[in-house]
Amino acid sequence: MTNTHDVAHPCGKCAFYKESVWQPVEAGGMGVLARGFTRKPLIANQVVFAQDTESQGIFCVSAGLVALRTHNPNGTSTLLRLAYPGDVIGFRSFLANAKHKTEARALLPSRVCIVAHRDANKVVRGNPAVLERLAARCISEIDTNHERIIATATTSNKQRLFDLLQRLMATHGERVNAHMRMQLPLSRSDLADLIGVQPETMSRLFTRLRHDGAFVVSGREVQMPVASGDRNAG
Amino acid sequence: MTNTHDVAHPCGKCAFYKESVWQPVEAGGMGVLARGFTRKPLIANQVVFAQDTESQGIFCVSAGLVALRTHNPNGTSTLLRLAYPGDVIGFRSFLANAKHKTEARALLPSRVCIVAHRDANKVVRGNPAVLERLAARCISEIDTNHERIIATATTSNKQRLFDLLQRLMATHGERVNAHMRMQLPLSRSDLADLIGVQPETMSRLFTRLRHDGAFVVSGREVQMPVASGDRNAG
DNA sequence: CGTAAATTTGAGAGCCGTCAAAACATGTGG
DNA sequence: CCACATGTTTTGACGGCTCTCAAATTTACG
Repeated sequence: MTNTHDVAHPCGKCAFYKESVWQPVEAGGMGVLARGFTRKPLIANQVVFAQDTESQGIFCVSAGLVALRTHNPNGTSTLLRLAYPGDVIGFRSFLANAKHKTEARALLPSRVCIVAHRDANKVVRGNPAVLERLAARCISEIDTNHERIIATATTSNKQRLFDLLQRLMATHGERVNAHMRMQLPLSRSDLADLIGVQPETMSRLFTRLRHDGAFVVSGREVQMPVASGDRNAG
Repeated sequence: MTNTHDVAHPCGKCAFYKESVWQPVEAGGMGVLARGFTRKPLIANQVVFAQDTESQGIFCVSAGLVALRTHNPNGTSTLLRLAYPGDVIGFRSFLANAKHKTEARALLPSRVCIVAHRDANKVVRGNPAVLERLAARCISEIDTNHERIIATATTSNKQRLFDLLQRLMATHGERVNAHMRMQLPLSRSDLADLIGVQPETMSRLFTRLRHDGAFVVSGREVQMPVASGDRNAG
């Protein structure tokens, strides 16, 4: 039998503990939380959950990078979100008690922490503060989606790719002299699915950005001048 | 002093009572809920809440049609959502305790029910079931946004306009012989903001749809054959 | 080294943005 | 009822971008 009164918080040593949706769980629910908790390492390309499968619980990315993608009926796919450490995924299906509408797949070697569905349910029902934090994640997802809808409607594909590469560089890049350099975590095809164009167009967008002098690109290696953050892709 | 034990539920007679986010409120919280409750009629074009203003509470559309729009820095605007009776709006700013990122404006003569911020807060904190229902609305908003992002990425503007007109017809149209007929609740300009194109392009999209025989259009009056629901705009 | 997969390049057609002007609708005052 | 002013919608012209299909090239990896 598990001793509930001296179980350590399973997220206690995580760098994102303070912001964790599970942080508000106290002694009473800790046993259940600890029982449902799993840590799972992922190799690049490994699927975390597949589209149209039942929710296994709530996932939290603790290392690496996970892509959320929907496979469309017509064979195409759309990248809806990149999930970084600290991000919670799979909460939509969990809260709606429905099947996943997206597939989650690691783009880099990663790790996720999982709280199994049954236990997550118990913890959430016993602890409104957890539900509040989940709601906050929903709101943040809504904000991100709105930004994307607005960006798609108001800025050019080239500009949006420029902005995306900037953000990726801020996360994945390292400074080398007067340049930032990164290894792109996404294929051209995934970038196309993220911007919403065909792969051929993505290739041409790269050509144009390179021609503008915004980037030096070779395969997945990308360099940009440090100061170019405020430049406009036209 | 208000008598809390015999106050009727303010949404009790609403057609959407069962699905109301306030439905779970019981005797204990009813006094607070009733105190914060207001019903407000709106004339066409009236603003419910303005962008960048503080949350006044949680709004529920009880009649008419309300558009949620963001005014972009560059002077353009984007229509993010059409809210119909039963829909809850303003919950993003409420839950995030932040300013509205969108403007809500009635497109038709409408009515909203408002639970003032302070009282809504008390009710939500005292009643996790309400928070659960709010979370469900968040999820539904996320689903809608995902659908829109996917549609934008995978289907043509013409097809999306076709689909939109179909949906509007289902809601606002009435059958006349073998046709459906409606009065469009949106200007060409608003339609453009919803599909994400320029007004000139919207006009040309109408020309093309009319030319295809999908619709008969004259100003805001639109007719379509009853059976055309399953047709494809090519 | 060779095969499969990913990426780039080419050509052509169609769609959209922009600017400008015309047509149409709406409301006001005479 | 007309004349007029204002705001909305449509049309025209043109350049630029994206899609599609096809082929060439490069990269990844056994």
